[in-house]
Amino acid sequence: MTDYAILLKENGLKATFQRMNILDVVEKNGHMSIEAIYDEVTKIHPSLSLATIYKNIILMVEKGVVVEVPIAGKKPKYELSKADHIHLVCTECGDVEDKPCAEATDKLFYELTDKEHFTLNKRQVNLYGVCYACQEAIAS
Amino acid sequence: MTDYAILLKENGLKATFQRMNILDVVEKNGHMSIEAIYDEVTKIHPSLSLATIYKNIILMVEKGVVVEVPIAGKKPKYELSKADHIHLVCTECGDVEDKPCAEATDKLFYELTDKEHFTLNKRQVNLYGVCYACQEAIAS
DNA sequence: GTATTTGCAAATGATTTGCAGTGCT
DNA sequence: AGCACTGCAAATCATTTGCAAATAC
Repeated sequence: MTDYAILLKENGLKATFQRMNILDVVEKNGHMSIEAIYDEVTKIHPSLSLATIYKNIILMVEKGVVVEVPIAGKKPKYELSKADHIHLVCTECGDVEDKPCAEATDKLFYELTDKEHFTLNKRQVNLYGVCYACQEAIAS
Repeated sequence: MTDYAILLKENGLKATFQRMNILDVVEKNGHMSIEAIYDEVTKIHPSLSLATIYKNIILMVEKGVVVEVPIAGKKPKYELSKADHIHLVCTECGDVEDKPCAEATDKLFYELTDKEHFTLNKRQVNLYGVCYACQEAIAS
């Protein structure tokens, strides 16, 4: 298990029980909405308030510990910061899966932004479609 | 000027004054939030209500006339449907610029989704950074 | 003429805020 | 000890809804 206390302190945040629980469920579940985080976290710590989730997600996004994944037509989800990757978003079940970025894609993006005099900070690639499980379910 | 009446009817929607005005300002301004559309549209048609904008944007997104562009940390913007392209999002001024998709990128995406047994429907590539104008402004 | 759409105002839902008490360091 | 953080409840803001009047076809 990642040491969330260190991760938080490195980013100038106090290592509270609440924050570590939030990070823990987000890491375990991958991509979660605020509501989903709340539902999970309150299983372990029932008195943790929704306001605390909001405050901390906002703070941890600012500090770069957590990343927002905006999704067309839905509420945003959140994930732990990690190496750049692509999101496969299933439009049927709403699930999000990570795929590593192809190296060639990286190169293209850097060339593009260079040509445009645009300083690239962050990229966010979402591919929307139907996942294998949902294709099976539909076919039957 | 595009004939919005035809575009609407082709998609099974009545060509109301309100809808044509919404499409007109969205086309002219590129990428707009609901509020921005409202502000622009009411300059010409002051009694057009915010509820009508919401209802119509939702409807036109469903029908594929308009596309939602979700943006990290902000409200979504909307644009007219057109060929796939990349969004350069300026984190300073919030402006969004379109760039054509590199052909090589297309290929990569199709290969990737093929390999993953994932039926690709739509893609959405946002690159976040600082636009040329804002870089100049910061430097000075 | 009929079904859809509009605009208003009210209802809902999500997010934010203020503050007194609590906990990290 | 001191400042940051939490939880609650209230406040705010965004979005949706219901309905009578207006409009497209």
